[in-house]
Amino acid sequence: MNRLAELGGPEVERVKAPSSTTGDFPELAGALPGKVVLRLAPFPSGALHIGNARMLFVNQFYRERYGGKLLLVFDDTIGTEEKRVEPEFFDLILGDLDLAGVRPDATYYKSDRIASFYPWARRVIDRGAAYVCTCPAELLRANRASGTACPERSQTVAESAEAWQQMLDGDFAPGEAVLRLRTDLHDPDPAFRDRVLFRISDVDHPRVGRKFRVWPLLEFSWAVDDIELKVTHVIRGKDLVMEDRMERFLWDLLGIEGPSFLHWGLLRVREAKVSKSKSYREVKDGVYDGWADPRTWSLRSLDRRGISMGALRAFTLSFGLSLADIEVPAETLYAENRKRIDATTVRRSFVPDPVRVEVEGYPSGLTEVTLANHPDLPDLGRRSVAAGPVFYLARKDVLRCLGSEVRLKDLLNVRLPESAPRGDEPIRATFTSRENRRLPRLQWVGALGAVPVEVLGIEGEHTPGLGERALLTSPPRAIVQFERVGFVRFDENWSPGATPVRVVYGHP
RNA sequence: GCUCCCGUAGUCUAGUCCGGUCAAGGAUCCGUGGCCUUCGACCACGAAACCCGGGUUCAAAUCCCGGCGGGAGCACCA
Repeated sequence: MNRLAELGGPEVERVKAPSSTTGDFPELAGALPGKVVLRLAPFPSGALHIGNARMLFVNQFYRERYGGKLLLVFDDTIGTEEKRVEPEFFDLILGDLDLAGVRPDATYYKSDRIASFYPWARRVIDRGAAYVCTCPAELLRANRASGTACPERSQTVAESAEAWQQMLDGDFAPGEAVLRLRTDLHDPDPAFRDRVLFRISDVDHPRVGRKFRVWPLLEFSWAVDDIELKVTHVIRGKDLVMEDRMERFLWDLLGIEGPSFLHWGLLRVREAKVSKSKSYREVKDGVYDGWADPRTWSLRSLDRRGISMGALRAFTLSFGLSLADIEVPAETLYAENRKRIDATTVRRSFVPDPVRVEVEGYPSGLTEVTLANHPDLPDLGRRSVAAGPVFYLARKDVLRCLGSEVRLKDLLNVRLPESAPRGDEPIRATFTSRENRRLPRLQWVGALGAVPVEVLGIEGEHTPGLGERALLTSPPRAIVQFERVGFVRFDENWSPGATPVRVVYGHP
C-alpha cells in the first residue's frame, strides 16, 4: 500500500515528499506470510560495503513484507589465498549489520557445520552421482573443456565410497583428490560439467583450525544448508545463477523440494570501485584509515561521512529487482541523503586554502555578527560570529573575483584588488557598503575567530582550511553543512575544543 | 568461443505477464525564474525516452519473428 514507507527505512517520517522511485519487487513464489525464511550469506573477508547493500536491504525488505525470518549464515568455508577468512571480520560484519539496522533472527557459521555435509556427500555417492577424481587441477580443467571423461569417472559406487573415505581419512594431500558430481560432460555450459563438490585443504581456519581437511564448495554447502536451515527463498545476485542450477540438480537427485530463487542484476556505483581484497591490504598496511576509510566505500565509511543507512536503503531499493546490470552515479545516493539531513543540519562557514585579506575602510565597531544556524528554520537557533577588518577567504574565490566587488556573505561588500597576490603578501580589499546587493557571495572567516579545520575527503585526501569558532562546540559525529562546500560529519574520535577540527566530507 | 541475462530521456526506474485509460509517470542530473545573503533546500517552469526492422491487430512500449547493442558467468573462490 504505502510503498514509500516500505522502502524508506527508519527516517522515512521526516521525508516530506515521495523521493525515490520505487523499483519493482515481485511477490515471492509460494510465499506464506510469516513462513518465509531468507538468508544473508556474507563471506567474512572484509567490512560490508556499498556493493553488499543490495543483499542486505532486499532480503530485509522481503522479510518485512512477509514477516518471516532472516538468517545470517557466515559463508566461511576455507576460501583461497586471495579470499581469506580472517577472525576479526566476523565481529566487523556483525557490527556492520547492526549499523545497517539489519537484525538477523539467527546466526550460523558454515565452518561449524562442515561435518554435517559429509553424510549428504555419501548420499550423493550412493546414488552413483559422484566420484573421487585425482586428476591434477589443470588436467581436470582441460578435460572439462573438451568434454573428456577421466578414468575415475567410471568408478563403481563402492570404489567412490572407498576413495571418499580415504579423502576423509587424510590419505590425500591438498590438491590430490576432489569429489566431483557426475553431470553431463557435454553440458552446453562447460562450468556445469562434473563440478567439484569437495576439495582438500589444510589451511588453518580462524574458527575451527585444522579440524577439517575436506571442505565443501559453495554450491554443495548451500544445497545442504538451504534444506537443513529450511530456507524458503534464496534472493541473491544473478552472478550466482549457475549455482541455482547446481543446487537444483542436487535436490532433484535426492528427490528433495528446495527453495525458489530470485535474483537481481549487477549494481555498480560509478564513483565506488570496491574491492574487499584491496581494502584489506590497504587497511592492513595502514594506507587506509581503517575500515571506515572513505576509499573503502564500506557501510561504516558512509556512516562516517554522514550518509544515513535509511538513505542507503531507499537508494538501494529504488532499483527494484531488475535483472539489468546498472551503473548509478553516487549523486543519486547523495540526493537521497540530502533530503533526510538538510532540514536538521546547521550551517557553518569554512574556507579551504585560505588567503588573508585586509579590508581598508572597515566599519569600526563591527566586531561580530549574529547569524541563523539554518536559513529556513529559526528553531535551529543562532550563533555569534566574530568579524573584523582581517578575513580569510578561499584562494579560489579571490582569484575568480579579482577586481570585482563581492559580498562577504551575511556581512558586507568589498572590492577586491585587480591583481593576484604575490607570495604571502596580504591582499588589500576596500570596503564599499553594507547593503545587501546581488553580488557574488563569498564565504569568509574572521581572523580573530578562525579555527583550523581538516577535512578528510572521499579520495582519502586531507584538505586543511579555516572555520568559524562555533565549530569547536559541536559534538563528535554531528553533521553540519559547510556553506557552498557540502555536508560534513565531525569525526568520532574528535573531541570538542580540539584543533584542528576533524571532519569527514559527505557530499555536496 | 560457450551459457545465461538485459535493452523506456544523460542516469536510474514505473508501465511489458493480462495490447487501448501511455500523444509514456516518478527520481536524479541539466537549464531558467522565484524565495532575495549558500554553488544547499524549497517553489515554479523547461529540456529530455519506448534499440532497429518486419509482422499480427481497429489499436503495440506491451504479442510474434529477425537483426543490433550492452552485461554477467564459464575456479579444487565466495
